[in-house]
Amino acid sequence: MSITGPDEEREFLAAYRPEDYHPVAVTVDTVALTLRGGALSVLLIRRAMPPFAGFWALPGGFVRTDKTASGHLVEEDLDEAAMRELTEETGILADSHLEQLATYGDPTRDPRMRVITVAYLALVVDPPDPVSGGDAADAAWTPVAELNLATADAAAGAGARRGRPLAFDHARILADGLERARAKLEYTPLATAFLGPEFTIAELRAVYEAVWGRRVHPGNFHRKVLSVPGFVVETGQVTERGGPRGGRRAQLYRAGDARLLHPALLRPAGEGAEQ
Amino acid sequence: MSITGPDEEREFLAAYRPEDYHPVAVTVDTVALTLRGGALSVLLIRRAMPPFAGFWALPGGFVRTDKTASGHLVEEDLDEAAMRELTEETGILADSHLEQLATYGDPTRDPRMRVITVAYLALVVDPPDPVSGGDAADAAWTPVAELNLATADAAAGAGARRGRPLAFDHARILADGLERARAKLEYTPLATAFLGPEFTIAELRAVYEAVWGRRVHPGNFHRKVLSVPGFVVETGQVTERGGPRGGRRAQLYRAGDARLLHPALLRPAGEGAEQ
DNA sequence: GAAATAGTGTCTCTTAGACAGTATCAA
DNA sequence: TTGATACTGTCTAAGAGACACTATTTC
Repeated sequence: MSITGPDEEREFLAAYRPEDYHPVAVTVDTVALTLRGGALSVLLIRRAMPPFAGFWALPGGFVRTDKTASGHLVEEDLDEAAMRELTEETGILADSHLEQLATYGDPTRDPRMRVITVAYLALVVDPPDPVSGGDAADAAWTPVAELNLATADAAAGAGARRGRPLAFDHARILADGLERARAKLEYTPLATAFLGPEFTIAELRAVYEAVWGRRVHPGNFHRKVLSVPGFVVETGQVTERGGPRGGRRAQLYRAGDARLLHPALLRPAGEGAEQ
Repeated sequence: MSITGPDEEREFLAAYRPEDYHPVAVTVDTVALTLRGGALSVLLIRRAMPPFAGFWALPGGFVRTDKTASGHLVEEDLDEAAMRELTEETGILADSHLEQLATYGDPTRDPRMRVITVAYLALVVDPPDPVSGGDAADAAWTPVAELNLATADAAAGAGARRGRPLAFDHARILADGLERARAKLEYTPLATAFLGPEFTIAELRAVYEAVWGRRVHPGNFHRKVLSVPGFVVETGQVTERGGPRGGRRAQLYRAGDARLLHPALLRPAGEGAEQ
């Protein structure tokens, strides 16, 4: 019953015709987050083509698995596809952080055919305004607070921009991406991926406050960050000036080499965000 | 440039021919874990068909997206596909826990064609011996300790059973599944999914010890589990007998309704497991 | 009774969080 | 000088882990 010899295996592979099987497409969609004016913002595009033409959506598109005009077979990894689509549709580079989120495969999630999408979470440092391209009619950094995401059950079809919900199941993907970011701030140095190479403790605290949507005690936060080995390392430099309305000049830090935070910075246990 | 009207959208969808695009296949593979004789074990199958015929692998297979002989279009969600393939190939039911792990899409991971696989983690309570079926020539619960998984970098091609490495990139998927299980024991009540409806604190501790691969202090564990709200609830019953070589009879508990553990049961910080 | 297991008491060390105080800067 | 911001000191409560002790059961 089983085929075990190398010759049989070679024959089997030669006779295998991919196009006979499995009419399914694979896309990638990216939840790209950044801090703009202190507000946690997500990169959205307005779809130029059906389905959901005119709707806002996460940037993304089909993974390249097909032959090009030159007959060359394009084979890109999923991560590469996510970065390529992000740049094509918005001009934004996911240079600070990119990680896989989850895969969504509800058979009804795309009206065209069976499409499963691999979702990514990207963080971007101090990005420019996006420039729409490809299948995107528009692109914009959108404050997360402006989207009607009930913090608990955004899965239930919420996530609207200017009154219109997001395309496909993108509201749920966005909610999952936000939760991932919130959770990873607790036990990884992910917050530093929102910031440039040098930052102050107050800027780091601003990341936590924006992502968690709650105030963090400045004094305790300061002491705690410095007490976690490898989280940040002192540069010896201080900021050029104090705050705009007075205040001491702050030490500058760089991200350390810790990949996990011990001890972790736990979210306050209290309920929902305040915004 | 953009198509926004409902008529245009309908026309576009009617003209869309899925088979023109994207020769890619989607599979699901499951890391099914259980406790057998106190040892953390994973369900493996021996492949009957190329590629990797004769190799041990994770149970899994193609997601059904094609027309059957009757012309009926089978559309199953990814979770359903994972459960179906698990049962087809091994006879085992993933009835206790099933969650998505990650998706693996390296263009070279399958010699046939572009195959991306959505990996799942399943937990099974006190399972029978598997019965191989479908494309599986054999199936067996295999103690994780018997696989040569260097705890740190099993990704690098390790994960061998009886001298032979696992098929495809399944060693890496298995390593990711184990790490997911280990991490989730810390902050979720996942350990109860390894056990039947009623269990003792010692049985719960045995789960932690098997999955983490290290001894856990009985007294402190006991007090700590009871101190976490909603982790376990007392049944009022006790075990029929004490231990086989003496010992007090133990209280029986059921899983509580907590979905997160506050405070968490953190892994001891020390390096590598002991086994 | 001896050995094993269940469960509790208690001590020390560390951490979270509240609060207050000092240091330094802009206007 | 005032007010804002950076940073530090200190106190309290709670949790982690070590250790020891009591309770109950099997052999």
